[in-house]
Amino acid sequence: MMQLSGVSALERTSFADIPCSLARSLEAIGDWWSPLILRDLFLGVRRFGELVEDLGISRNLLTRRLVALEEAGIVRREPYETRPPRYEYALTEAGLELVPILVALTAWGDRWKAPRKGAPIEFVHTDCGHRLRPRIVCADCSGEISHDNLRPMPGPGARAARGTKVIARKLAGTAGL
Amino acid sequence: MMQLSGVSALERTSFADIPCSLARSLEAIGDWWSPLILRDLFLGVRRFGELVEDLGISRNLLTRRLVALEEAGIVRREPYETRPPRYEYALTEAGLELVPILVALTAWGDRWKAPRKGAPIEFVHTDCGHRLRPRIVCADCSGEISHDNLRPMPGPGARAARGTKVIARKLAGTAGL
DNA sequence: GCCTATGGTTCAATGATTGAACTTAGTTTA
DNA sequence: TAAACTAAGTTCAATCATTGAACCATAGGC
Repeated sequence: MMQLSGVSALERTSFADIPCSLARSLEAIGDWWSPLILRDLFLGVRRFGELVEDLGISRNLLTRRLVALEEAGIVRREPYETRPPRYEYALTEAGLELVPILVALTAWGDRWKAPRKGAPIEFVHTDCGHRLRPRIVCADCSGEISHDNLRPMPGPGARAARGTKVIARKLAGTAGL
Repeated sequence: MMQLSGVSALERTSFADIPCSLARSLEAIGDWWSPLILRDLFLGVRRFGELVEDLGISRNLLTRRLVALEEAGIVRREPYETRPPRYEYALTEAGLELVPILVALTAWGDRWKAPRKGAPIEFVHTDCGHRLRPRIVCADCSGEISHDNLRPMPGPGARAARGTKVIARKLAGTAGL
């Protein structure tokens, strides 16, 4: 049985020590290829060779990304055939919860980076049958969220470290707004 | 007056030729640092030196990212002082529309990559006063969007190219679902 | 004149990405 | 039973990007 070698998925500067959940999310999927890999897994492209063919990603890099995504709990490796032992990749629950975010980013691209010919892929919301136009709203009041109805505040885990040093100062100044 | 040099913000493999709006979004902000730069700009960290201090990013790399983000129409460079000519950076409308998406990604990190101590930064939805829990919903029916009520379909710009070669085949097979 | 502040640029060293060739294991075809 | 085929990786050299430190330029204050 073939084993993934112990490549340690080294990244450039790590964001792991930045006390910010965005930094931690990016630590997991913030690299150049991971979001497209997740898109493909969601769209049904699940085998190593299919991912290489679809994305044109280098095989060794795909191996490293898949290992990293698996270690991050976003992707699961499962056998689809035992006699010639073969594996394919699937999204875990954490990975599936990234799908709406990727879809929202796709909609942003439709709006601001659209090609002349129109969107290449569209989504239908099967609950209502409409072509999907995602909105990001508040779970409490259902109002749309935008840059100007959002106030950042230091949370329980706040501290002044790399990635929040200057922010901590700024938030301290506006916390009582 | 000091000018930004014409660095051409070369990236690794470009996603520009992939017919997918997600790929085009990632072409603009899919690198390692851009999302954190956008977060800082949103949170009020707007000067070159502040960004360097807050993020610990290399100065030359920050220059390149800011140039690329400006060229992508996500960031605007504006003078805040003329006599010693000094500039700061602000989000454009396109950049501001990324904020809810970054917030959603932050919430994902809170849920799946939370530190022991709790979230370092929280957001309050000022329209209702609650601590923000973002939801991604359908604009038509207001129902929540998830991986299992979404059906991908070939759009008007669909074609089989790098990044959609295999997907195009798969979608052709399920288009009539 | 010299020091400081701010916003960059330059450059050498290091680390990541690319692309092609190779390996492994089992299965089918001749 | 050997040769060819398939799928999933591994290995490696060349290239490209990132890092970190030192430098430069402009202007103001002392």
